[in-house]
Amino acid sequence: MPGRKELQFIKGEHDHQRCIAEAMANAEQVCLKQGQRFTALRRRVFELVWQQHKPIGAYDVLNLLQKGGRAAPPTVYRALDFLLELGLIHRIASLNAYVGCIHPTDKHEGQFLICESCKAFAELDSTEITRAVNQNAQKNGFEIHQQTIEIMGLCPHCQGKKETL
Amino acid sequence: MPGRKELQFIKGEHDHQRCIAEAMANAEQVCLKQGQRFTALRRRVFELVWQQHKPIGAYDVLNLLQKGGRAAPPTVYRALDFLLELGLIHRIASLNAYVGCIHPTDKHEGQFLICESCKAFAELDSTEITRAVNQNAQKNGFEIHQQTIEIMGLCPHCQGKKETL
DNA sequence: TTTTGAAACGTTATAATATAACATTTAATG
DNA sequence: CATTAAATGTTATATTATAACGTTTCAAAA
Repeated sequence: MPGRKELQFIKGEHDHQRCIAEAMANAEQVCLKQGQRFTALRRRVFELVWQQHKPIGAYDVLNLLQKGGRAAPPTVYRALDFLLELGLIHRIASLNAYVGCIHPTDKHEGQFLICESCKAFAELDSTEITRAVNQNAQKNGFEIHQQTIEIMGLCPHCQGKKETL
Repeated sequence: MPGRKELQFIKGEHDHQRCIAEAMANAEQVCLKQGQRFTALRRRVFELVWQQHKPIGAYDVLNLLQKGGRAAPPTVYRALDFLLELGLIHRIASLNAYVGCIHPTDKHEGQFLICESCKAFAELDSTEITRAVNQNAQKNGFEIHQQTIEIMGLCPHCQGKKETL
């Protein structure tokens, strides 16, 4: 997503169709590079996850998917697992939900700011946070394999709203 | 837990009974201070969560609880919610599990290193991590309410084991 | 081009985690 | 002791996720 790596909370104004199209094209490249098949189903699930720029639950994806025909949970979970594996989406453990990855060039794990009110999220890739975490792990002789960093609160927009109420 | 605030991965050798007893006494004080009742059930659940020094699932707590008589899920979840509310235990979102809090003096949210092999965990309270997170939130105009920081990997002990295999 | 084998997907059932709703008991307070 | 709010019991069910096995698809080898 060129021009979006810096940030952050997606504004309402952005060109959503183009945004998804770019993500899709990018995903295509990633799959190609990894020798993985970007099937119609995976494509569709990826699209549904990106659709809202919000964390979406597996069963919500399933419901959307079912509008185009029959589908059962394993279908969705398999597609989600595939996309997770390739780093094309992330799982938000504290919400049991999934989000599209904003910089899926190399496999990585996100750091997230998530708005409790509007559910908008920002995917960080903060060297400061990473360094601080690594430092502490090292101090404890701990070998990091995987990290879950999910910060909940209010995005700038919803802070404003709150004051209005 | 005096002498334990610094760290970290609990060694096998430590005096477990005393450790639990201290946690219990501490919890008692916290409840007293908050004007909350530390009932037999809450006490028992707290004890069960502390028992292993490992993240334990709600249904595992339930099973243990049932050895002393009937119990149903809401019983356990209510006790867990109470203990969470008072900051006496933490929930590990990425494991759907619960751990005893090591410094429950003031309400706070933990930062965890969790061993994928032996499930031992260390609860950090790193100013560096906190600062880095706050910094990034501020940069994005984000107001933090709650944070989930769970680092999975291998503890020192299990790294050793791995090399032996 | 056909064969074939692995990957992807479909389908059914069920496991694991969590909560809603309402009845009953307990225990602090007046 | 009576009252009442908090805690707990109980039943049912919602939500999230996976196991197991059968069928289809599709690319590469023959």
